[in-house]
Amino acid sequence: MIKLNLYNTLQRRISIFQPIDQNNVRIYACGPTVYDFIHIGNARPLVVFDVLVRLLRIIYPKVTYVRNITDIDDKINKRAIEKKITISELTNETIKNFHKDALTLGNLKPDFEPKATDHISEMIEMIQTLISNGFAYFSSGNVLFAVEKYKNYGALSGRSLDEMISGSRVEVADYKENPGDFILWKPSSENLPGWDSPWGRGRPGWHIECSAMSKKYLGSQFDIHAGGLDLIFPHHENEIAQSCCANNSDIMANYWLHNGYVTSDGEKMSKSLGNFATINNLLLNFRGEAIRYALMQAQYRAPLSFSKKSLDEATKSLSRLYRATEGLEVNDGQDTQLIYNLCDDLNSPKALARLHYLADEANKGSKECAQKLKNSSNILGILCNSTDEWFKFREVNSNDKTENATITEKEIDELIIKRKIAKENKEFEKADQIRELLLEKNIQLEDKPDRTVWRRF
RNA sequence: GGCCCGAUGGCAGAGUGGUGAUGCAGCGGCCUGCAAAGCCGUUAACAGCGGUUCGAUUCCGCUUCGGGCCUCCA
Repeated sequence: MIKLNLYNTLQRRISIFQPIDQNNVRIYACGPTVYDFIHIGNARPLVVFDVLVRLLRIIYPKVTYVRNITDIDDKINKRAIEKKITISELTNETIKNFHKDALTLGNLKPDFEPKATDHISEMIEMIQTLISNGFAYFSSGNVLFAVEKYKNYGALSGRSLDEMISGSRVEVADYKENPGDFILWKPSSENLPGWDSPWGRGRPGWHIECSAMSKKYLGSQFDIHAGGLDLIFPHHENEIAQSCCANNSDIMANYWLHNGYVTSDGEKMSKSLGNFATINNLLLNFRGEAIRYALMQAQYRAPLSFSKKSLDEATKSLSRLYRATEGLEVNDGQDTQLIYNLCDDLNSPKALARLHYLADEANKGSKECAQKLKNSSNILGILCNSTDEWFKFREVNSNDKTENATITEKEIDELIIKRKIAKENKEFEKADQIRELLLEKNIQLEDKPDRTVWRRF
């Protein structure tokens, strides 16, 4: 059995991954809150944990991957009012866009994709358990979790309750017994979405959904819980508190994985700063696969500098890999070294370097390395298309670059034949004119020993 | 204010107590009618100052700079 080393936020160190059940590895990743297009920062966990799931599936016979959708949230309510549409119109539209983006980035579908609004009863049940076990209390219409009642509160984020209080920059609501207490259930006015509950018509707090849904689909204890660095506190800390107290358990998940931020000019990319690029927008000019490649260029815990330039480089790198695997279909033989590289805490840069080594060998004539390259790239979710598809198609919506390049394949082929004849007649000026003409339409010609191929770029 | 992380060549980004990461860019050559692609070769880095060591980019300390969390966030 291959050893997978993973950094666990809970222990602040790397350790060998040991599943609870070798025959069913269970992983939960926090998915999007659906009120807007996802941006490149949201896409990072999507891609890196997709790679993790692919890797786990190589090592273990079965992996259950759950990624939720948060479709009840105050940001959603606010946005729906701003856009003068209903909440379900907003969430349905956003989910549709999210699925399209996730697919274009080459992600596998999770085994379960539960929505918060479909699990209100599970949340209410869990909150009731927390109240009856003395971990939660009712105050001014709200149900709150009493952090003091959970002895391990702060273990994940590495902070004590005292530190949190002394460092607090937030006004403390007067209905809280302890400043750190957080909401499990809150009342809804008539114009806001709400469900009947023992505490009146209301809606869940932010964290309870993940506790309820992970329990339903993965059990009260599972292997891996993943998400972005910014979810460590308070989201994951609170999830652990709720789940452990409701399930009378010491652990919620054994391994807590957190990806680093995507940065722009050295700063964290975030919605509040407004310095983000949506995937939807980037796809106007770049391929989804190139975005995916760019997201794997840094190890997942390190910050990742993102720029248009990094996407250009990713595109070039992918072109190189695609050239080296022209005409090959995926089969079984994967590269062991690449798997080892990934098993080193998902060291994707090391894995990509290995791909380029294989491409080198392939270009020097190694059929074996070319085949390994094709097969192994799939672990990273890249090189899944044919070389022809990569060079000839772009999954773009609308794009100046493409519109300018409007030329049919038939026209290109005809021009290639004309150029061939010109070359045979030593009319090189004419031949070069054809090449220039195509270049203006973003078509690059490559003369091979026996034929001429074209690439769109 | 409390806590935490980082600093590698032009850019991105691995790694290591004593040889070349890798990609993109650059330079020289081969190939080509010329290109493109490919191949061969090549330039170039470990923030600063101390310490440990035969030897430190790598370990330790300090300084400077940058970033993050403590509030919605991936």
